[in-house]
Amino acid sequence: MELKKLEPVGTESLVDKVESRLLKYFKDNELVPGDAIPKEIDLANSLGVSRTVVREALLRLRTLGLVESKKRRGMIFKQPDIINNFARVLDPTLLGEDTMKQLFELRLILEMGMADFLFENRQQKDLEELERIVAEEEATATQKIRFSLDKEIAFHGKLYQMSNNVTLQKFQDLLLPVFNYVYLKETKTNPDVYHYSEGEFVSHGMLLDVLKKGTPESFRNAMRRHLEPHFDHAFRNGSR
Amino acid sequence: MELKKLEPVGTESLVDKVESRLLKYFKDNELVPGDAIPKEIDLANSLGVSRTVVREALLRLRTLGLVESKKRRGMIFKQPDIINNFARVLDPTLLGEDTMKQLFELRLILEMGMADFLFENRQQKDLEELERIVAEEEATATQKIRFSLDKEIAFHGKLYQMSNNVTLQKFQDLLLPVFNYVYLKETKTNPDVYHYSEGEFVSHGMLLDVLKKGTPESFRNAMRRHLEPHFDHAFRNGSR
DNA sequence: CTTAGCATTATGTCATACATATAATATGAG
DNA sequence: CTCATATTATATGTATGACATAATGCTAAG
Repeated sequence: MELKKLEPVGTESLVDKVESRLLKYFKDNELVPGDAIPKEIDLANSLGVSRTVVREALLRLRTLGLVESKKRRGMIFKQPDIINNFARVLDPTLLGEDTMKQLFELRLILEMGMADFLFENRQQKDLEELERIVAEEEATATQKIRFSLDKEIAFHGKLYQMSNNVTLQKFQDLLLPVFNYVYLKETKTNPDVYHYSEGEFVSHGMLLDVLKKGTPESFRNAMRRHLEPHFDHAFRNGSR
Repeated sequence: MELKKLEPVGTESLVDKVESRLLKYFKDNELVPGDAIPKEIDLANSLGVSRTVVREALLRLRTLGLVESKKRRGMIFKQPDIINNFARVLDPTLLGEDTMKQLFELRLILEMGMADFLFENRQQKDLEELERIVAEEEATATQKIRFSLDKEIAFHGKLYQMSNNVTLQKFQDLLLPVFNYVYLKETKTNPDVYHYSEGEFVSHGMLLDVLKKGTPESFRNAMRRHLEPHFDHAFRNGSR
């Protein structure tokens, strides 16, 4: 006799099931942001579980940013804000060293890769703002050898903004603490000023110049040199 | 008489507060993955709230991947898996068009930006595997003008893998559905074969060749041409 | 020493009651 | 009649207590 294959026993909890059902409900009904969701009691009744379970499932979805709850008004469907989920866990004191390192590498990748979008979207006022940032930086640069971290952030942050990609931009905002952390660690373990290969140093001012008059290709090359110390650091510590 | 500034009323819910307290607890005690967390009842007692509230707070942290719960064993601290949080919400049917578009742009940025890491980490066996993928692709390419989607995924996926950045790699895995979705939409709204500028078409085989013998710089240029249709599409539809 | 069974325990689920905030409606002043 | 204010209804937020369930560790039988 033919035995049926033993189906894996459903090990998922009630809350798990309810969560999937809710997600399916959202998709099937093609909810748009702002649409109301049945109230907890009704859901509990139709699903045949306690309100507790429904609540926990909804709470998960809320944590993921898929629903929003207001007293008396009930719950409404929301477009999940991908990025927001990271915010709470993206804490250098919570993340492992390796994850931090990889996120830092990700930043290098992003800045190298966004050249084309910068050239596509650059506006006169953006370039002017970069100009201001560079000017301020150079005015205060005499006392310190290493550029100050906040000017560094201002310049690169502006670049992300110019990419015109809100998701990317939020992502970068979120990653800032990681950068700071790795950056500080980097300067601490390696306190001596980095020595660029002769004649290869690229400042923010020079980057801006390329952004004005150059091409995506030349900008990438300039950016690569600008980021050289960080790349070297990433490579030196081995890529796992 | 000097009036004290009106302190902003704490609008956060009990669960919010408990969540922050727990996070603070984790950081202060420098928990490492695997460390046990006090049980719900104890937490409820020490914090002076009901078990319900503690549970909801813990549930949020669990949703974020910061803690894991096992029956009888209690809760343990976990290294948050950044990426995993995305998985549930990163569904083309749930995300808005604009977010999708931005994620697709993000892919272009990533592939343009990771050249240096590819050259730093490339291994003979990786190159051989790429070789195999390209060979298979060319063997089946005669019947179709457009390359098949799965070979496309295989090749580019392998590149991500070669970056040796697990976070990046998981990220790409997660974004795959988005790519598929946008890709299909792209070919549907614009069914005619894309016309590369004369003599500029770069195939996977050519990319591989550059990866073997070229430099990060030349690879970026080759990749830029390879991705040209996608870039054009991104630019054509305006960057918001 | 191994194994089967049992007791223990922390999370998972349920039921119920009450608190709280707010949308909707009713009320009153002008 | 219009606008501001008070009332009420309602859905979420919190509390409490009970029981279910599964995994752990102990115990006793083999």
